[in-house]
Amino acid sequence: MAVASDDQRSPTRRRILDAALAAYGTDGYAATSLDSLAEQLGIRKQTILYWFPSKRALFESVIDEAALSLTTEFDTAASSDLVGMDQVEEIVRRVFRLAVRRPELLGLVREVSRPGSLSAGRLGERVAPVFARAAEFLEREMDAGRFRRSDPAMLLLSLYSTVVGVAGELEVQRAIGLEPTLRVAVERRRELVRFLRAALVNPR
Amino acid sequence: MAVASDDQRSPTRRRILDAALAAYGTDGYAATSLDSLAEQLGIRKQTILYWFPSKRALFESVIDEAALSLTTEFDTAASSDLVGMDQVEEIVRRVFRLAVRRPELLGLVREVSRPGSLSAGRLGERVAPVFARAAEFLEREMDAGRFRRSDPAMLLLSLYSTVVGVAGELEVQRAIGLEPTLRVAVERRRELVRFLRAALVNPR
DNA sequence: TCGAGTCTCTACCACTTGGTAGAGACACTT
DNA sequence: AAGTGTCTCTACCAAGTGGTAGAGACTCGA
Repeated sequence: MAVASDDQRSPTRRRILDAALAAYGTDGYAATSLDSLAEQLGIRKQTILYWFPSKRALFESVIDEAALSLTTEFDTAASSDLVGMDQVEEIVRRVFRLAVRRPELLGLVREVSRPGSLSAGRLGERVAPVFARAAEFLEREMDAGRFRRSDPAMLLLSLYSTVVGVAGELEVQRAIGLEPTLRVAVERRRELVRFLRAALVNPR
Repeated sequence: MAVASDDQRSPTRRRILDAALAAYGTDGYAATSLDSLAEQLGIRKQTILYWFPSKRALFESVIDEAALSLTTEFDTAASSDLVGMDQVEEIVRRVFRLAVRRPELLGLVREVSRPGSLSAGRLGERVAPVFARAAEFLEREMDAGRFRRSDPAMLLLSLYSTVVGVAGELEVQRAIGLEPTLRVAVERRRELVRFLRAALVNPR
């Protein structure tokens, strides 16, 4: 078996992972050098290479870490007994909270889900079960007559794109003329939920 | 005055711009070196630096070029006299065509609209007028009672995210379990339009 | 034929990159 | 006191980075 709790292996290791997640999530993998990472942490690059055999290996560890964060975040949301738009709202709330509190995490998702990315698919593989459960949820809601019937996978893709985009596309928001203030963010979330309700809910 | 038609300055210059757009759009700015770009074109790096004073300047020229492509693409779509969902469908069709025929272009948009990107905002500034006209369109439709009333800017953000995401998020599609075939792409577009209709159109 | 641009080349540079080799410091057992 | 891992360090390297200097080849009008 592997190491029981990855976290407790070393505080230095943890700090490296956190800093790398932040850097890869905001500047991207290629633009982040091991030297800059080390300097920012007040350690030597060779210390990083002691804990991770290569830059690439560090990247993959970061991805695995992020995948764990994301899956636990949304698994606990899904394990609540909410149904219909209440469940959707709960998810939206969590994505927005993530966008505010851990923007690097959504940044990493963006970096990794770019076609042609190194380690493309690694995050996807790990997150796929969450998507599968989400699709099942949509299908259940359709069977119950609460949601309009359509292809669950494609509907999920639309929902994912809309929610993640509205939560995270800061530059686009600026180009459209929306200020990036907290107040506007709340408005944005409310508007988004209304949008989703119209798109999803079966008219009586 | 500046040069009348940028295109005709030199075939070499054009080739460099095209190759750079493709490379920056798929691999990203940082991951693309002038040397690799030159090798791929069968020329020397110094030839690139003759036409563009620096790598950064080349990037900005590429952005301006892309902005021109995008604005003309959507301005001609908007200048048609279509209204309501017909207009929306026309736009969706164009985005999907772009995703198939010039994926690097959407890739560049993605690269540039990432928070913390170099030259962040440059593309945004150039595309902002298109967004403004789109928001006006939405407002007109609301006034005419065809579209559900809501904040046009926020609605536009939702629409942008949904359309661009569904058209371009290949890795996410894979994680969800959608094959990236042409047939499925057509299905995806049809499903997307249904989704948007439900979200937008005012119930009678 | 003679410049004068235009265009691409060779040669080179200082700097940064990811990665290797190996020593020293430290805690903990024996 | 001696050894044994664990952890971080200094020193170094080959390859690649963006960029400069300047020469040579080409076309074209005078």
